Amino acid sequence: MVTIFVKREGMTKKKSLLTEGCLQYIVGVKDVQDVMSGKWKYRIVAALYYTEKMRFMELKNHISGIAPKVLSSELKDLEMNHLVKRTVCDTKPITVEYELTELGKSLNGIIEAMGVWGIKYRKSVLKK
Amino acid sequence: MVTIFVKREGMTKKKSLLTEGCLQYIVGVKDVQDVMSGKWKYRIVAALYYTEKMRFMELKNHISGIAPKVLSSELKDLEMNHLVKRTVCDTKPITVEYELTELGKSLNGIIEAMGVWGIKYRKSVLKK
DNA sequence: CAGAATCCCTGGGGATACTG
DNA sequence: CAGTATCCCCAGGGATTCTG
Repeated sequence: MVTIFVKREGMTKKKSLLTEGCLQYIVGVKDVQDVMSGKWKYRIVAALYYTEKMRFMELKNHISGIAPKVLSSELKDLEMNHLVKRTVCDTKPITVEYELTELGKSLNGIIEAMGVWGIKYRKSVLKK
Repeated sequence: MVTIFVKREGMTKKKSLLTEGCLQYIVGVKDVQDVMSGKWKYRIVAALYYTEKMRFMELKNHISGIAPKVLSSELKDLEMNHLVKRTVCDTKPITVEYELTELGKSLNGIIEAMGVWGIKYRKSVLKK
């Protein structure tokens, strides 16, 4: 933890700061929170991670409870941030496939960390 | 069967936890999302992780932008789920110290994973 | 099938002021 | 200092219907 001085409202004040490393992490964490915002994105990414590739309806059926509007919107976000790739197949009635990009797949580390912690958390809370 | 506390539908509810077979992992992710819900909890936990112990105002000044009401509420959630320990010190004007429990500290793995990914993500997106 | 269009609603937060 | 108490607002989602 460090202290720096900031000028604000005409006077110089002390301000404590967390260390560089910590700050970087916090920015990174914030990015993840932004990119994975909302209620469904982790489940979408996890579903795609385990199935490689899915169509809109498959995805919708896989993620119980999600409304089409919401799924569509979440997928757009993910696509916009290069985590998901969308492919339109030129079939009779059109078909669209969604899959993770390499970047999207790399989220696995986070998801795994969360999964592992969650399991330990349950056990820990169980003891009380 | 255990219970944790989740904010959902506007009120804090008990949530039952059951041990399951293979989807534990996804369930774990959901638990983390529940327990770390909202806009500020990761930053609070990160701040406490790097400073060991802080008083309410210190914490508030460290986390720029957070309103006291919100900080208070977030801390209550964290305390309720055994991630943060609150200690009232019997000083002249009372003083309260917040620190992570062992369980809270164990979140470090997740935070680090997110931090690392976030940093890589920036670099990756920057190239495009 | 893959979404877009609508309508609606609530609850998470922000800002500010107050209290023991 | 360490929080409550109020008031307010809007964007994230839900449910449903429509379209190319």
